[in-house]
Amino acid sequence: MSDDPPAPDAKLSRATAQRLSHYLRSLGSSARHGGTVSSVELAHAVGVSAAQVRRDLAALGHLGQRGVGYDAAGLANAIRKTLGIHREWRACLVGVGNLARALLRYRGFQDQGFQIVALFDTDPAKIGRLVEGLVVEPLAALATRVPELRIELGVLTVPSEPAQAIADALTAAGVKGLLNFAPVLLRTPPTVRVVAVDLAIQLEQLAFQVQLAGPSR
Amino acid sequence: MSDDPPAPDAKLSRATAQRLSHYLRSLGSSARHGGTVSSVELAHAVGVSAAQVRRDLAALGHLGQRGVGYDAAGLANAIRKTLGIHREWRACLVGVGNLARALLRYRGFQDQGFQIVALFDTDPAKIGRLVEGLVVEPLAALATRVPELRIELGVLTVPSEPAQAIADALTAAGVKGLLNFAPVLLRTPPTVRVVAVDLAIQLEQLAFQVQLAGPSR
DNA sequence: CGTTGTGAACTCATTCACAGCT
DNA sequence: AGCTGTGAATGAGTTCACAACG
Repeated sequence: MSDDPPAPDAKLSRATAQRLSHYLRSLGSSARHGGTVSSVELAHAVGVSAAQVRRDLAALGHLGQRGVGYDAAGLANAIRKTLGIHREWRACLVGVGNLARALLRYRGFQDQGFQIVALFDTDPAKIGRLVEGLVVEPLAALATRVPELRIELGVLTVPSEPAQAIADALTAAGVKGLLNFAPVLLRTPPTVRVVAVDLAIQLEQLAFQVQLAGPSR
Repeated sequence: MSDDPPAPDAKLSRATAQRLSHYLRSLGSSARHGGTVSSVELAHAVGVSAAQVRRDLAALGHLGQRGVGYDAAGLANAIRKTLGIHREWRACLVGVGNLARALLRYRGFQDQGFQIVALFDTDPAKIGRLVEGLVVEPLAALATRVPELRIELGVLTVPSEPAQAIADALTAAGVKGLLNFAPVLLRTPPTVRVVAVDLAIQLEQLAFQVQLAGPSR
């Protein structure tokens, strides 16, 4: 059910896009002996089959050279372009707790072109404070600051209860996407995309898998 | 590729298991008017189709009553049991940074039966410190403490570089599952399951989706 | 040679639609 | 009447296997 009639020519499934991110990561880290990678190498690095890699990469156009492999730099660029991270994305963070602080310190964001340019919180004790070089602003400032700073993405590191209301405020202020850490399903208009990260659910999945694997083998 | 010959009778796919987690969450929060839920209600709460809900729940046995719906309490129990979270899971946390602190405060863990019973770090400045009621221990203590405290799960909130070595140490110490926040693919024996949460990748996926949705609609 | 790109087969997942129970 | 459970249909995603190419 939900929404997505997967956009005009969106040839990439959700899963494929995720794998592209992984390929990209792996290209960056083992940044290349001869400037070229094979599908087998990438497959091994990311933990999928080589056929899968070739199928995924073929979807981006013909970047491989038969008998040789893929040019690492060219491939990285192509992936970044299709994922839409060849440019900068400006984001704000709502809810300045430990998780927010962890995200601010996390270099993975900066590296991939994500700039966190504003912090918001309701707690009067936090407003005005400097956190990782940014001043914490009141939630009410959202409406004017989001357009002012040309913020496109919002990261919600808030409790469940206020999450929907904050999502609504961000939507009204004009953000186009939300990264939600609160364990609730956010309702947004289809123009505002949501990606959810539910930490408790990940732990539950781990328990599930351990339970399965444990008894048997 | 990878491993899983999906365990003897594992009728649940990864995706189904995830949805079960969501149903469970939704059962808890909107904790019930008449003690009964319909597939339509659950579907709406979680954001999937009603048929999907029925298919998922039918896999757990016949807990629904035709013409009536599912008994909320019974359903929650059944889900907890199949997910393996009807009991307590003891976990340790390696790498005591902001993310670790955020996880420790996160009530979602305690609530679902996950007990974090030990903290480890390499930083001498942190060792011995008290964080959220737990003493930070040196990494070397892992080998003895994990069996001693009957720890089954390890949560890795460490940088990429030491992640694999720490995973190895946890494996050697006897943990059965790892929740990995470092953006690297961990190699473990098939007896040690891994669930990975890569925050940068989630942001990338958001950018991708926004990029798709933006131009068109 | 080695390695990509891809039709075809196949497996897994979701939706449809309705019979069957309460 | 209402709502579940499920066979059958459809769709998505993945692997196979090999032709095409440097």
